Amino acid sequence: GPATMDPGERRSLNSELWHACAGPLVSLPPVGSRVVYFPQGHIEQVAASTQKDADAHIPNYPSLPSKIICLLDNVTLHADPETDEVYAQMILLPIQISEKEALLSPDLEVVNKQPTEYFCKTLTASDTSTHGGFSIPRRAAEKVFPPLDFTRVPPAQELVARDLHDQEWHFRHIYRGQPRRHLLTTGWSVFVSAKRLQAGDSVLFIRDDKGNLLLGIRRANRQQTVMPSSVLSSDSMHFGVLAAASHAAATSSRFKIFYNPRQSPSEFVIPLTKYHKALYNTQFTVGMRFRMVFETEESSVRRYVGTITGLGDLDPIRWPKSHWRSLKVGWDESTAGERQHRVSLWEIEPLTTPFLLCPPPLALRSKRPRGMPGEDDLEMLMKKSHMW
Amino acid sequence: GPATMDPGERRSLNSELWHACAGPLVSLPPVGSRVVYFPQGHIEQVAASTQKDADAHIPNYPSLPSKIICLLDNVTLHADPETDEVYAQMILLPIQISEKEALLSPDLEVVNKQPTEYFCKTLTASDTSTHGGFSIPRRAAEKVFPPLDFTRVPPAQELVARDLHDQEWHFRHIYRGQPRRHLLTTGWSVFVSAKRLQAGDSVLFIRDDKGNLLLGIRRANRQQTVMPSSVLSSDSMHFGVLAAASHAAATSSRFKIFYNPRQSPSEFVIPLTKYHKALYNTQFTVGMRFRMVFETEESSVRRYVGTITGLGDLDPIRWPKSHWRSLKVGWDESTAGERQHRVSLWEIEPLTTPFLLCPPPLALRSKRPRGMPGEDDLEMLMKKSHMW
DNA sequence: CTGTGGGCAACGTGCCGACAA
DNA sequence: TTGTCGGCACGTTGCCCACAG
Repeated sequence: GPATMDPGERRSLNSELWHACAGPLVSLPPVGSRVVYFPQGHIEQVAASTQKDADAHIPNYPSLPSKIICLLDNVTLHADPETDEVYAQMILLPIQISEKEALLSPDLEVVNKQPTEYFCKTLTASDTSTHGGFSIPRRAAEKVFPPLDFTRVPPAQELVARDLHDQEWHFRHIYRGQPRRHLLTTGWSVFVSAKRLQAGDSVLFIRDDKGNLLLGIRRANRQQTVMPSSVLSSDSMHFGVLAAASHAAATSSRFKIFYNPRQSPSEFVIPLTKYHKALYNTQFTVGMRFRMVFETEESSVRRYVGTITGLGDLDPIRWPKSHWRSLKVGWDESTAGERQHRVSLWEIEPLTTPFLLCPPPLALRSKRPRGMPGEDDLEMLMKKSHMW
Repeated sequence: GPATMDPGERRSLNSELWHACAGPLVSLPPVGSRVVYFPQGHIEQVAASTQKDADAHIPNYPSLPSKIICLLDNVTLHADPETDEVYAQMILLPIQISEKEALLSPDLEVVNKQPTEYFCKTLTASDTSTHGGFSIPRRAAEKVFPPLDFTRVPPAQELVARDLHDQEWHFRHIYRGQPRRHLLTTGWSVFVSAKRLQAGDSVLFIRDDKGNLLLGIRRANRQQTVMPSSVLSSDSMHFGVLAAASHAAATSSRFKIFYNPRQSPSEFVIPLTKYHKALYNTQFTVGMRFRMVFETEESSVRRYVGTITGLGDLDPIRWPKSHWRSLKVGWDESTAGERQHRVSLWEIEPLTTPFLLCPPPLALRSKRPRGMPGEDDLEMLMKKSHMW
């Protein structure tokens, strides 16, 4: 059952677990680095969180640019105490910086480190029913759980895992059945009902450096944990985003934003280096082919290929000459109906390099299901070429 | 069990039920009337909802006055789908109106009409335990439930009641036990767990004009349904309130606010007539005695007596000469620790009339527990004198 | 008049291996 | 290898009245 919990939840949570819950696509710029903040993207997130249309009748602030270069003063990781939805709190300090300065002293880009000793399983109907326990994939159990004492019959142990709120959960881990399998029995249903998990949601376990077990959840995309927000009207929130950023920019003072990786359609705080690379190292033209990373239903990554069909402002009136979603795109696969029809420069990987015509040697490829090409290796090469 | 539910919940809910859930103190100005909107009060509500301090470092908008006179363009009643917490959405249109105009054509004040055929019971430990059902006070059952057929043994019927979301709940109503009593058995526990009711929360039943049963809940004051709001920072919300009001006032356009009666420390949209009456019909001086209405733990009303100890701005820097909480007060009863130390003019009833020295004749008093004076009658007389 | 608790039956929860995908 | 099911034991839920405040 549940145990202690950090009251107030002020400090940052376990980073490894947070990133595992956030998913493989989410990476946060390092504290102290320069970033670009896009008010449009922020408003998109707020609109997504409140399920309201963003294109209201609200005028833009005359002096507020479509991008604000900031120093990322602080980042803390959090999780909603009700839903365990992960989010990050960022303190941004608007700064004046010349293009030259920025290009001469690029920030380090930090890639998202998914934990190594971890597994993530999408729950089946049997896993979430009251009739039984949780069936652990064999590989997963062997990788992250402490080894069982197989001299005992049946082999079993008690597992203790801590969630994002530092709450303890106890499970009986047993290896039984015909054929044999790993199961979580006692304690599992308490966890399922406490977290209100349903079939389709995912659970993940991590073994950290010290051998402690951590666990987290990733809810299925469908159930958007939307709160109708009877606190502030969506218009007022819209105003709030603009006014807070405008005030901070005008007075060179810090402002605070929340980034909800699993709610937001796109990241709206981008490393300055990444932004500049995308902007200056590539010529974006209509007809250009590109790839873009998405998270699949099964919590892994998948790249989709598309073509740039247009260039231009998403909102020419209020946000002229903004780089936010300035590319109109089409997708190769017809099942791409729900994918964005507008993306931003830094989200895509151009496909203009000769590597496409000359795939890497087989020796460099890792094993892959369904005969897809060795995408990760290809990506590494792409990145290199892109860097330069 | 649950049945149909209004998707989107756009339209206004049943007014009678909403007011019953909101409590006896809550009254809403009529649509079309003139009201005074106090940004400070709005900010207080937002701060209470997010459990953050309101006195941040945020500057006031230079052109934003502490009160904005508006036409109440529309009011719709709502309830949080998760918690059933009631709230009202108001559309306000800032208007220019001279003092003279306002005084010459006063709006009708509408008092809150609590339903007549209704009862409200605070749940006991037995009511909420899984061991049994719900014990209905005899008077209550006889007043609002359809009469039982006492020729049957035991007398029993099925009740169907609709909640704020138009969801149906079915209960078995039976009259049994030794001595006999009214009980809700089958269906009751489903309701308790679905609404997550605890001992101390209240449940209320209404029979409307057409004989339909309605039911609602009032949660105990202690469990503040606070959401940490990972959507917008409290600073941004603060900005949002100010910017939305400021923009609406500057452009004479409508803006939308939410009023959460059970979250907000005080009403911040006041009928213009009520505001003027309080402002012009009374001289507020230090030492003046007054009474003020509060809701008791048992969901009834109670008046407390206090003394004005000071007059002056709550926030002289950002909101100079504001009437919002401009009165510093002390309370007669020592148990008044948690009551506000600052109130606004329109919240109190002055005790300066001769009626205090000359209580109304006993014949006019209604029966009252614990020998308290006949407050309601007194209040009626007070109001009359106040009107004039 | 109504809150709590003992008694008891019905139901749901949860552990097990069997089977099959 | 692992998702679902039938079987079964046991704990909880929920209806009844007795009793007392």
